[in-house]
Amino acid sequence: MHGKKEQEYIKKGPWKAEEDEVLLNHVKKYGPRDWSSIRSKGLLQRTGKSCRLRWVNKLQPNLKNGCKFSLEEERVVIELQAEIGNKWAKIATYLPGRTDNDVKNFWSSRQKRLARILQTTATTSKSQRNKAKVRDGFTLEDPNLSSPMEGEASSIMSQQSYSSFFNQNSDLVKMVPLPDLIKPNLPSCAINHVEQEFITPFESYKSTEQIAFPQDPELNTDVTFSMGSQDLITKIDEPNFIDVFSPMDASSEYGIGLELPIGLPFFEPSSGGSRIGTRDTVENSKNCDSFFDDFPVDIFDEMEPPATQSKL
DNA sequence: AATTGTTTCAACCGCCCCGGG
DNA sequence: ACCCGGGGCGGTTGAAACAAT
Repeated sequence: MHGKKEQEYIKKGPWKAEEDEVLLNHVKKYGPRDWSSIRSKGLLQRTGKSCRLRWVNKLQPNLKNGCKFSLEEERVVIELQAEIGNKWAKIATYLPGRTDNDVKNFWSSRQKRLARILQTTATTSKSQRNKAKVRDGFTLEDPNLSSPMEGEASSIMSQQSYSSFFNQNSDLVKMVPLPDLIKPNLPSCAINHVEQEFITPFESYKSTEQIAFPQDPELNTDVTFSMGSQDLITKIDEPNFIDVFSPMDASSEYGIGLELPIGLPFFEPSSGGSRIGTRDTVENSKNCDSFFDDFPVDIFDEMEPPATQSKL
């Protein structure tokens, strides 16, 4: 490749270590800006956009690369997503070391996982709908419920039910006060987690404290997190999740482990503007059963099947 | 061990906004 | 007022890694 063609050539795909080095040198000299000059100077055959993306997502210091989202990070994402939608860059500002891409990827993989499990469970419940009362996507009489996988699926499905509602029926959800989903008698192991410090754009705080984010003009609301509670959806991912919330767990009302994850957002219709929070600040909560009783069971039939990748 | 299915995540694409000319 | 390029952002893709059979 020579002359003009060489100038026009734009390299794509994975970055090589040498390219990273060039990019880092540029940032050292000029700071994280003037991305397009990297190409115009002939330093790299990458677009300015590509250079910026590489820096932001992989090369800038203090990134938590290759590190799974902590429970608290997951909670922040879930609650903020419910509040402000898919504003990944905005949400990422609340998560030190995470980029918008990280948040986006976390969310989409979580959505896919939940959708898949929901579909599986919903299919099962549909076939048995007439046999027994459908509760939370499965039949109470279903002998399979005692199996770990069914218990897991059921728990996750509950989370998905709410997520889907937010995504697909956001207008409806805003009008309907959601029940508080938090079981008051969670096993201590689910509550006492490793204390982790976060640095928000505004302040640092301890995860076990009640966090009051300052008024955000864009959100037009106080964003309050109760970090003392736990987002159990993340527990589901843990190998010992079923052990923690086993069918024999006395705290389990239906013998399937925890019915619903906690930390899901709720909206108080009379609070003057939306506000997210947890059981800590809510009275008169409904349990998950009454919530699902409020909706036709067919609601899950409308769920889109999970995006399956067919690549062969 | 081989195959198939699933998940993760880096990177691209297109759209939009903004500022300079 | 308009155009253009740079940069920011959300959505999407697809290769690689991982898990299940």
